[in-house]
Amino acid sequence: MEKSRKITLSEVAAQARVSPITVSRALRDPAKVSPEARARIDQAIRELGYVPNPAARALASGRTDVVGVIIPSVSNNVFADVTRGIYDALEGSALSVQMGNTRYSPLTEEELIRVFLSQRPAGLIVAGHDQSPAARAALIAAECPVVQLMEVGPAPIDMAVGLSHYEASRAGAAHLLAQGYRAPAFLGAQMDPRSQQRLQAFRDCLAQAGIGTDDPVVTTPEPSSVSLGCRLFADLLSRSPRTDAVLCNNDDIALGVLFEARRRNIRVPQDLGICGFNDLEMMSAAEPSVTSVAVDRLRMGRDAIGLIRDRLEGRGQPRGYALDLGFRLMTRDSTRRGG
Amino acid sequence: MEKSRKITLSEVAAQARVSPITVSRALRDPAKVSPEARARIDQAIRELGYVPNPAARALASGRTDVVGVIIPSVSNNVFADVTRGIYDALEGSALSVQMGNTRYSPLTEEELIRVFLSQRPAGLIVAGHDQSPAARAALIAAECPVVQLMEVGPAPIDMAVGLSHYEASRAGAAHLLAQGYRAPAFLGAQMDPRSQQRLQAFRDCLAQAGIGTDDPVVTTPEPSSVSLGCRLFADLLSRSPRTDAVLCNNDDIALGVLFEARRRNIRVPQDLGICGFNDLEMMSAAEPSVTSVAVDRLRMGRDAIGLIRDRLEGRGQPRGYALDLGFRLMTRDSTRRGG
DNA sequence: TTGACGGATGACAGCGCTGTCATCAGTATC
DNA sequence: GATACTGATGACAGCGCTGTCATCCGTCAA
Repeated sequence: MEKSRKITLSEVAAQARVSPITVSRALRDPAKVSPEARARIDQAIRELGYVPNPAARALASGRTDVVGVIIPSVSNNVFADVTRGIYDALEGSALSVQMGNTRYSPLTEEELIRVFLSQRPAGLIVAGHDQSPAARAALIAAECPVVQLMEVGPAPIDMAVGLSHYEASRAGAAHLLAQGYRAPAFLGAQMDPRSQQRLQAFRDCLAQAGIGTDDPVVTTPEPSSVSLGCRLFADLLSRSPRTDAVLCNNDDIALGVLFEARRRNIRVPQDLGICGFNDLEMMSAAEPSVTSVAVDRLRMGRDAIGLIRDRLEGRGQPRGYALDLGFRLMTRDSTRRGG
Repeated sequence: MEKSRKITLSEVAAQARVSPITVSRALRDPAKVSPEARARIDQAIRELGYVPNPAARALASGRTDVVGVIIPSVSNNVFADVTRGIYDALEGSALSVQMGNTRYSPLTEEELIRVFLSQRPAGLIVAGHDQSPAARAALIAAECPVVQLMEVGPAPIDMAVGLSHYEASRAGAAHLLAQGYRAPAFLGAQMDPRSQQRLQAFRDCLAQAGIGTDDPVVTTPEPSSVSLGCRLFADLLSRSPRTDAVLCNNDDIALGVLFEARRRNIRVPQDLGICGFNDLEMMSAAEPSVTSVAVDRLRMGRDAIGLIRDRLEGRGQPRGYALDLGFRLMTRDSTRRGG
């Protein structure tokens, strides 16, 4: 087995009869190199199979082409879609991504931000607005573009892409009331800050409608799942048997409720209205189809990268820019109770 | 805003009153440094907030602590779980992961393998056994551990973790026949090599059982989704109205079939048996619960990293090692037709 | 014709760390 | 008491690339 030796920039330069620095420029800013030299260099690169060494580049230039992405959990459905958006938008650029998992721990998040920043990333994407003070300070001092993802808040550290979870949830709750449901409950798993806002909106909406508040809310620290939705709904029924609708903190739970209702011969939407959150693809395919608050997760990831790329290319948004992607209430059969 | 200057190894060394090289050793191999020196170094690191520069380390040592993971799609449910397993297993190690997305293109895969290998990764994980000859050659020549993930095949390039998709699918098909279904069909989306094997097992199983082969198979190049499951099932019924069971290439499709059957008042399991593949969490929560071939995706990811770490620590498996994780047929209500 | 200017290219040093070899004290062996 | 060996530490060079400054040539206005 012929051990293929590492090809360096200098070897490409020798073959193309130019100096190494010219090859370097041809790679990073082709406009600065004459077309003839460029052609010879390109050919040499192809012939030798040259691949640049990112470590050397990072060391010499003091920056990397890595975008750090710090999210609570890679496996969560919602983040999976956001991640896909990020990868989509990175396609064809020289940037790559490095994922960090906070596992919902502020300390881990702080440490990750510190480590990522120490590598002088091209940009940083963090989930939410609820960083610890130390983390926040580090992000403010960061020299790279920073995007806070998932929600828009009053004071972005740098830029933000997301939506108002309060408003989105409120729309769901209002819809249930508008459909004539009079005893709606809230079901949620692991309550991150965005979930808290959604719960708050639910409570406010009920209070405003003057609906007696025995606070029909069931949550748990467990991570979300469809089975959990079944269990939470069972819990809810034993506590508040008169419940006639549920606002679910996410679609997994909503689907669990749908299945559990069927098991118990509770008719949806007549006896029970179900509204989910996120609008996963399966909600429209379900029988009955399930109302959900649609959030464009793919676009959220894409736009985050877009903002970073724009900034890197000099034509970016100013500090404090917040991009509100909004939401859409997808009204479906699970809350269609007729007049 | 005080611009926090970059702390280097030398500054830590100065503060700890040792030479830089000793600090370097203390970080990489603490046993080689006296306890006193180590203590001073640790304190200096903490006081200064030193974070090593991975680019400099990579450049100097000629290797990185990055495990390359090359999979067809990050967003696919199955890979999302595998990915989580990978991140889980990486926790607490110095390794990090770099994802590459082939988007099911062999050329992209080849290029990714080339680029990843040129960075001298700590290890490489690739999905499947169907690399192009050039990609295969590159992997054979690789100096790092290589794990082929998802399936076990006859001749691993280096190591492999997965299962026999043929056997797994065959178990599902056999189960349908054993339950007395006599006109089973196969439903699949985007057919990757593993899906092809599953389809082959289905066909072989039917042929062996002497079931007349009007080849009730519906597939499509579209990526999988629940709605797609609905559509494929509708297609199937118009082509082969006598179908009494479906073996689905994955659980999304199975769920779509379940919903579509309900819409059409087809009774499950009496008039239609449904068997999925992967055993996503929701299958057990569905009503009726859905039979599926369970694959331990989390463990697959974890074990892949485990193999790489073992190898890096010198106590690894030899070339050619294949770890068969097997599968479990989860028999549930969707195929429980009674006697 | 002269000087100024811009485009293309190159020389040099150094980014922060580690591999290799050298050094040196302290202990074990004969 | 000389030799070999071990463990802890250090000096030095260099990994492959880029930032900075310098150089060279041709073009253009005066």
